[in-house]
Amino acid sequence: MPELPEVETVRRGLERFAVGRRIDGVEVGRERTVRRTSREAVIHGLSGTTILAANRRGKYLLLPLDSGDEVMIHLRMSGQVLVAAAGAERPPHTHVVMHLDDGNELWFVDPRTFGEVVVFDPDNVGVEIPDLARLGLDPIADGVTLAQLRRLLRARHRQLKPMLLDQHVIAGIGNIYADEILHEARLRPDRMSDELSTVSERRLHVAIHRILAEAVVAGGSTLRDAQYVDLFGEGGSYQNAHQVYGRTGERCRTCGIGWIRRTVSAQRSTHYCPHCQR
DNA sequence: CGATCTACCTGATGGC
DNA sequence: TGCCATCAGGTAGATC
Repeated sequence: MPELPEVETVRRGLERFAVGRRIDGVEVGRERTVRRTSREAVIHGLSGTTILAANRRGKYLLLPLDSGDEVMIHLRMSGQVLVAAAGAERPPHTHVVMHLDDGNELWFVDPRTFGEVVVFDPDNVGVEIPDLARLGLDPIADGVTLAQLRRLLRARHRQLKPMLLDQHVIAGIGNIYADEILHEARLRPDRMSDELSTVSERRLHVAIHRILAEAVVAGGSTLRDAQYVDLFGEGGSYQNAHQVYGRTGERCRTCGIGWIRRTVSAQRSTHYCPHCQR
């Protein structure tokens, strides 16, 4: 579920409510959540440490600790990070609990258990979390210049939609924002990356930054199932600004002429307006 | 190299 | 109401 804007919203919450806090105790319920290492490694790696910062690269949350290690949290499809007073009733599927020194708890909740929590040595990231080491540029955290985007587009012969979803090219874009970005850029999802005009390349560049920035301001997108919420259980509002995602069969809000079509690309539902996206 | 398919899980939703 | 099939924001790995 969560893509760059949602993870960024969680990051900002952690910056306010977790940075500077010492972790006095840790509980790990379901072992699958810590499968990259082990229950013991996560408990031992976190206990007694202080959280120094809250960073994000793509969809990865990265919390440096005063031990020199970092915590990596990936929400995947259904993960949530919540803050609550110690002793508050925990929702089902609360797999990791960190007891903070201010009387609050951080919960990692994840019904589908695709998400994960791991403590790792950042000097050894290439071995411990290879995908993180190979991540592409993050449009918000790193910035992506037009020249960089051009190089990425022209270096391969690939449909735009799967390319935007590829975290090794650009990090943080998922299925919702890929569709919204391509709509904003007025480009069909199946256009080839190395066959765009310079004007189209520029439109895509502007769209990537504009859509992600606006979604961050809105606190991300919370769909009907309310699976994405911030640290306090509050949803975002960017779903109200969606132009194509989830609007199959509706009249295009941009051109007022086309009808939003749904296709499948890279096994993911893809929404676009055949009239204004070319 | 790139596209496609499968798998990992649980819960919500819609059809009958 | 109940049951079953289908679908979901992510990603890795196998296969063609």
